[in-house]
Amino acid sequence: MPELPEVETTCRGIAPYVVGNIISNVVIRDRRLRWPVPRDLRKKLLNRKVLNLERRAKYLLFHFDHGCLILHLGMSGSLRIITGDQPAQKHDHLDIAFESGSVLRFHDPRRFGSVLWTSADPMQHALLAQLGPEPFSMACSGAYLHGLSRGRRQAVKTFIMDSHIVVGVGNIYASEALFRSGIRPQRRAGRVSRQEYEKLVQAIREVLQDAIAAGGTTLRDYVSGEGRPGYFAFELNVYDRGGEPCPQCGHPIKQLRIGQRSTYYCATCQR
DNA sequence: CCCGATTCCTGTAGGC
DNA sequence: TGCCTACAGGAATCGG
Repeated sequence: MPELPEVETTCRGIAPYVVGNIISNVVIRDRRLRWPVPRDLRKKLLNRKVLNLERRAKYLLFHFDHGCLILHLGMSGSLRIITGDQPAQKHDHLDIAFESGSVLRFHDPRRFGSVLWTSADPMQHALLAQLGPEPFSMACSGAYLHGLSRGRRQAVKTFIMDSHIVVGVGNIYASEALFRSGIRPQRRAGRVSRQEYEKLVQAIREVLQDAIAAGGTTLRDYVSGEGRPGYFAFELNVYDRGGEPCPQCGHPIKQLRIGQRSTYYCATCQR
């Protein structure tokens, strides 16, 4: 399931095959994603050059001189670079072929992903305009999170997973970051101290950075198409380890549900 | 405004 | 062995 590290890894992996290349064909096999793939997408893309590729939150932005392709991997989406003659498999919803002979193939079994087009500034698009800061940016400070959280009664885990607050913290990394910063996930966001938010921001950055580093494994496998999720090689301290001994203190890791999401923490190490 | 619940979807795992 | 249900999750949207 792609979280920010996987999207970042994907962005780096496909950029050399995409940026500066001209699109020679577009094949849409299934429009039924999170939102319908625009009917005129092929017309928009054909014979156009990708000027730049960037990640914003978990979105990939393919910039053209007349607009921008906005792509989200959802939870089961993936992008591969293949050679043009490989037959499409089930759930291969979209191909973007380049004059170089490379084909960018979008695969998404659960169809939570999205492929959209905008002719305007993509940052002003309804899906992107309200997003919070990137976790590695200066704007995402302990003071920022502390300030926004005052008066909020929701769980701190739910708070940091809200993409309007800060982007890129999915369910796995939320539990991991809270463990690393020693904060119980069910604490009310408004009752977490400024100092604790400083630690939490630091922990979010470390977790994501470590995961991006582990995602490098996927990056190397990328073109050959192993498709292994980046966090496979990533050391998870608490996520999906309910009942197992805490790696720090040995007490069993607790599991509960917060906001309909599985949550893991150590009651001894986290307060 | 705030916030929890629901919703979209399919593959997989677990229970019986 | 096979059927059925629960669960996984990003994020918009709904409802209280």
